[in-house]
Amino acid sequence: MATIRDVAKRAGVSVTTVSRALNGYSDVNEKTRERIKEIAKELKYSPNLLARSLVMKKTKTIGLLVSGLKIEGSKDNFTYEVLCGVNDCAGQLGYELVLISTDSQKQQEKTYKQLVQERKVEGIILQGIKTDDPYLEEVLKSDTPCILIDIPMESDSVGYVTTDNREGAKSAVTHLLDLGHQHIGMINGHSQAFVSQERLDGYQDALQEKGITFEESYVRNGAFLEERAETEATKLLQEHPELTALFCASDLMAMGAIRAAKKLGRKLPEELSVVGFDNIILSAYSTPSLTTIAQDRYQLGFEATKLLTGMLEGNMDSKKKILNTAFIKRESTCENHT
Amino acid sequence: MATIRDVAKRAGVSVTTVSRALNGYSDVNEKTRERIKEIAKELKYSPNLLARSLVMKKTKTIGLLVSGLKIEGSKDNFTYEVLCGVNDCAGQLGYELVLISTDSQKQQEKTYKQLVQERKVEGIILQGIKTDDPYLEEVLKSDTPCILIDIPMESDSVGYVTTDNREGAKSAVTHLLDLGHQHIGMINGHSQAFVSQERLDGYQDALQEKGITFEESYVRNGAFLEERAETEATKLLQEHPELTALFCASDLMAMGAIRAAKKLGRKLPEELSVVGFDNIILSAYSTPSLTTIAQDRYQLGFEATKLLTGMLEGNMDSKKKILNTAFIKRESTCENHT
DNA sequence: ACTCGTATCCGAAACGTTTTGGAGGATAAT
DNA sequence: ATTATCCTCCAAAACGTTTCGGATACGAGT
Repeated sequence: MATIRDVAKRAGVSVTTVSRALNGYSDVNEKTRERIKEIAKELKYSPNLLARSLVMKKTKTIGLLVSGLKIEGSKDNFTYEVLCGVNDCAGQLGYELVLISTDSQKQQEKTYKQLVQERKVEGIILQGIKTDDPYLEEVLKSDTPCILIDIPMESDSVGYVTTDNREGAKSAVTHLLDLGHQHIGMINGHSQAFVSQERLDGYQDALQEKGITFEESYVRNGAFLEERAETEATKLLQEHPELTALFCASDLMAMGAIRAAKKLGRKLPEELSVVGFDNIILSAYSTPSLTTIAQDRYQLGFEATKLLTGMLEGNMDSKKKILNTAFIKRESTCENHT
Repeated sequence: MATIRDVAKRAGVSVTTVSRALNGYSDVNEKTRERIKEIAKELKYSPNLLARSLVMKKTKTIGLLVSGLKIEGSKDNFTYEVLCGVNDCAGQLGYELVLISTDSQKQQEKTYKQLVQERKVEGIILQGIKTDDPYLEEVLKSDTPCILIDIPMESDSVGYVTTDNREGAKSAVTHLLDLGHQHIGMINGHSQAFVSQERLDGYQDALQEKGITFEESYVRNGAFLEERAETEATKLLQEHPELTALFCASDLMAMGAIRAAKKLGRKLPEELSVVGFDNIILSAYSTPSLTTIAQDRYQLGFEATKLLTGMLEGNMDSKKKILNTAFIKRESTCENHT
């Protein structure tokens, strides 16, 4: 591995000149710059990024910290698609990406601050972290730039990117109302996610707009889990036979709800309309296919990275970004026939 | 950020002593070691890994190089699950993980060697690379340790981990034969993947064992793509009405094949049995659910990392690992009724 | 008294860069 | 002739570690 010294020696100049030549400084003769470039290529020289980072105190590296990078994530692919977006954007902008995953286990051992400092990331993107996570307040105090995904919190050094969950949920429920459904249940996610509250708000917005009173007992906590949603939906449908439609805060929970309905002998969608949220792959393949609110997870990651690098490079036009949802009509919803 | 010098000054010793104390060398008095540790904690000292790596020439970092980290990967989740396995194993062993993604675009600009050297990874895992990829021969020549996923090639510094595709395919086809199917078509993957050849071999093994002659025209190239598989399956089924079963080299292609069959008016599984390969999430949710050969992608990543770190630390008991498949019976196959 | 071993510590070099603050010479301006 | 201004270049310091080769002191063995 050729070092800068080798190039300098071969070119008969100092290391300073090589450094400045290769980095495009103007105080080096074009003639010698060309010669140095030539020799560098010849020697297959490529600068040692460790040494560079050490002296420059810049690593050109961002971290993606994900809480719970588990195999179960395969079902909704949230993390994977965010990762793709982050990776693409980081690649385009010349940043390296290191993946950091934590769980409550590891959080005992290392504080957020230590993690960030050790890994030598300039900035970090947080994905999958819950609102009661101890890291969260550390993040807000810390002064290393950070972008939160789906957690609308800000400070001097932290911003966020999220989807317009409220509007999305509202359009889902409005769709059901437009189909003539009067009694609409909701399977929500757990309360350790901001999006749960937002989607509940959207649900209520839609009801209110049509002058329908909100029924507390119509909404249950499915914890974003398929099985949990199934049992909750079963109970909900049994306790409230008047329900003709369900809005689920995630497609995965919608899957669970649909299974519950099927087991209860309901015909879908004629006897129960279901709309989900997320537009995961599964929702297009299941039977019936799922009407849902699409959110662009790839874009979420991409924008997060754009925001983060923006902060790192000082162009802080904005520290937050809210993406729109898209309504997707499929087979799981139809007019109310009761 | 406290440096080792700060600790040394505070403790009234040299940096050497601090370094050796913290790193557990024996030539430092236990009393002073304790004192130093105390002070280090007090100052929240944590060593600068850049500096350490620079002098030690060890980064404790491995790279996961994936070719085509694209959103389409959501459908089979192969990369995501491998990633989970790699991440978990790397985390357990104290290695950092950097994600590197390439495409033919980027490969023009940087050679494999440059990539590895610049990113300062000690070893690398390759996922999703095709057999005609120019990087492949570079890998084999290079002397940085590397583990290939699903490419059975070896050299001094490279090993691989894969699944027993041949045996898996054989058991899939044997299952169909046992159900009384005599004419079994195959939708294979493209030839730029080793697994395609292996799965074809397994298909032939099964036929041979039952004394059925192999019919060249029964196997088509679906290129691991759902749509492509659909068109190929359509043609295949039309040209060979005698076929009562299909073996597909991936679940995704099986989805395409099933759609093709449905469009041709075939009842599934009564009029066509289909078995896939992979056991992706979708296969359990589709209608009919898919009989398939499961391969453990998480384990693939985990074992790859174990092998790689083994090589890095000199315990080279083995440089390759072959995982077993598991047969999973679902709804898409049944007895031949013709 | 001399040597030897052992326990404990330290100075300085090394890793490969970037950057600071000039030096030297040539040319232009006064 | 002197000064100022460019244009090129460079030596040395700095980044924060680890490690090599001693150095010092003390007690034991002879």
